[in-house]
Amino acid sequence: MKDNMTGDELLKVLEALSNPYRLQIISILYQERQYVSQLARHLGISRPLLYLHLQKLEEANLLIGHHEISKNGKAMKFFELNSFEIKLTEQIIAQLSSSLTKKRKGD
Amino acid sequence: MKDNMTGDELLKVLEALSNPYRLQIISILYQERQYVSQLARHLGISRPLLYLHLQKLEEANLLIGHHEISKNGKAMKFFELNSFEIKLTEQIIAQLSSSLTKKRKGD
DNA sequence: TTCATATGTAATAATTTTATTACACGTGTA
DNA sequence: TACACGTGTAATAAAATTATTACATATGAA
Repeated sequence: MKDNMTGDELLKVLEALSNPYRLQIISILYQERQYVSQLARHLGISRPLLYLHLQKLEEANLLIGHHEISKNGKAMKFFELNSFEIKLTEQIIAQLSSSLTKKRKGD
Repeated sequence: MKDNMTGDELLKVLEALSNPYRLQIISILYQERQYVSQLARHLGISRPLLYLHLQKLEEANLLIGHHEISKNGKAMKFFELNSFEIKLTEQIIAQLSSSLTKKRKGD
């Protein structure tokens, strides 16, 4: 993960990570890439809900999905993790928060 | 910040940090401690709303508040930052997610 | 006494996030 | 053809988070 992030990007990542299912998704995909239905069964949630969570993680650039055609001709959507390393300290947050554009009175 | 966190504790911190006002609060308190009304003016938000945000940050152990009596006799509640350093990688999340107790079907 | 400035919280409203239900479509196999 | 198993999404409901309004209390200074 890039080291010079904006405040908005950091916030997006933090939002993406602030949900137990999404942490679990990362944990599962850390072990092996999976396709959507498989992952939904694994987590015990519906596909529509899983899509929502995957979308947030993907938008934060924490994972990436792509289609593949299986041997038996089925279209499968696989997701896999992007590698990342983010350090959170009060100082880093103080620096990045100057580039936050969201939800401020004056905007 | 302690280095051996549980999944639930990590999640609490991530939830606390996933809001632009709360990142701003950290940024302001990184520069100097402030009392509640002062901080509210600084952010341009109401005290009740600020209390809500402060509470989430305090529950995640990112800051701490205490009362002081000013020279002119007013009771002031000051908040100051706790120092923290949290590293987020896919591996760390994978490890901690096993100790997540929230929102899982079987609970 | 009245004003300005603190703290604190209860009740409610608005908004966003999370979750469910019900579809549509496609392919290989029995 | 019917079934099992994939993808994808629209519409809606439920729940949680965020925000506002309206109070109550206290102190010092004008």
